[in-house]
Amino acid sequence: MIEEVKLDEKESRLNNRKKLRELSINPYGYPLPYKPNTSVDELKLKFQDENNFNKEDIYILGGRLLNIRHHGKSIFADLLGVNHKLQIYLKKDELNEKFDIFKNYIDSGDLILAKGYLFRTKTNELTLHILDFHFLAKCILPLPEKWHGLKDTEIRYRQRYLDLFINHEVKQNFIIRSKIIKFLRNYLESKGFMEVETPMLNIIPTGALAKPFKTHHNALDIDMYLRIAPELYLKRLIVGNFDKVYELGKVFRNEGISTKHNPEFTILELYQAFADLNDMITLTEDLISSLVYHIHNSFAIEYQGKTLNFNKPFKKISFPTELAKKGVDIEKLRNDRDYLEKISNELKIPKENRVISHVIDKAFDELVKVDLWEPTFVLDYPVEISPLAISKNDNPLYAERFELFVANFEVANAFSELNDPDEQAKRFLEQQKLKEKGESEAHEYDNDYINALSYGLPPTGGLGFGIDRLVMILTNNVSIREVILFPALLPKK
RNA sequence: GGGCUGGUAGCUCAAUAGGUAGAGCAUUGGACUCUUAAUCCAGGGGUUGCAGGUUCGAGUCCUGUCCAGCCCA
Repeated sequence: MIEEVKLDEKESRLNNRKKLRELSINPYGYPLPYKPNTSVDELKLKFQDENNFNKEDIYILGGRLLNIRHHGKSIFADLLGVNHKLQIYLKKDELNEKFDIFKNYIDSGDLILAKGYLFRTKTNELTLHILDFHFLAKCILPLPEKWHGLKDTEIRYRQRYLDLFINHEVKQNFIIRSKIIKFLRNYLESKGFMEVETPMLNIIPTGALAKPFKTHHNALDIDMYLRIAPELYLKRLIVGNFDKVYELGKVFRNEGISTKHNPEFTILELYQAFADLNDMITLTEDLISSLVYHIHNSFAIEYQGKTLNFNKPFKKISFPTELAKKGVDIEKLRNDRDYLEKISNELKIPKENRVISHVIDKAFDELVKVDLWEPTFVLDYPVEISPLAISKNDNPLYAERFELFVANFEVANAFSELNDPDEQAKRFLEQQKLKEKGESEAHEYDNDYINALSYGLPPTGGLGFGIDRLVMILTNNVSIREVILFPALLPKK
């Protein structure tokens, strides 16, 4: 009497792989007996309304098998493409031994090359009638549940590859992300901007108010920093006589991880010589609204159950005016220490952070930002938090700067770039003073940048976008982790 | 950094008041040549995140710890 061997799922899959090898079939594909001449998605699109098929038209396509349905002497299964799946159909009386190989040794998740002709089943499902197939790769690990999918967020992020092919809708976020990035590049190229790459490894981290990641160059034996922004390098290029440049890439900020912050994220920065803040407003409105239309075929979209309208022009408000409406007087914060303490108490700002720049920033976030739903330009930023922007002609305490807010997110930041080297040097020194007073996110002094400005930077408009947040808004996601393929997580022990 | 919630079979989830840890899907064996969450029959599968503690007895209570999610700083 033969004792029945009970195999668990992984053992069974490994056993099937072993059996294939015993039959001299390579479970991993090489060499390919024939190449694909189409794809699941191509066939699905091409034949979505077609009902007449020619058996002479032979299609060869690769894909992952899911949901295999055995019916004795016939088998149905789904072949997974990028956006679609295609049903395949096998009959024993046509495939003979190959049918048995499929029946006995194929597991869900396996990758195969399928060859056959198209027909429609009586339930009208477009189906590939299989004449031959070839193994491409064996899936030796069990798959998540076919109906409920993979819900565990930890596994979804750590093993994104599983998330992508099990939870079909997840892929859409990343397809849209790619479309957005492609659109931005096309848009800027069409306006005469040139894409450049500047260093990610910096001697001094500059261009933003943020904490950097520190690293070390061994051969030079110096500390270096991952960039927190490409800004100062891009403006050096304008000094170098380029007139329209942009960079699209990662920046790194050593801050908390949350649904809205990933330590590395994607930024778009552009600089246009002989332009100013108003040109950046016009560009931003046009760029964002055409992007929204490109993705959604409408200027109005839904985000978290509420409407966002991207019709030009966007709403414009003034930073000090809005804060004044909420009872915070920036002038008084600058000149009256008791008042600053009072506001700090109201905002629960810790003692060590009670610096003018921090209090202004915090007050805006707490009191104004929370109400900014529709696309809104906030103008007239205080100089204390705008060390790289030119001052307004009529009031040097405020900068020619805007931030664009959408759905309570800051999505863009722009200024008329400060191009007076003496004034820039003074601003850097003021930032050092703030740092001494306890502002941990003050701008570093960059001597070489002052040197560059000393050769003459023409009046320049600069603009930066947070790409991840833009993608979140356009894909209706509240967590940045849903739009970053491999978000930062702590290592699993 | 703080608070709250969670972690149980490959996956999705149960488990009354502290009393033998269950189901569906997946998987294994069998039947089935138009199914699509296929169906029908029969099985196997667990160190309940980890380390301690209380108890005759812990998935459940306590302490610590790790990871995740949400909120706050």
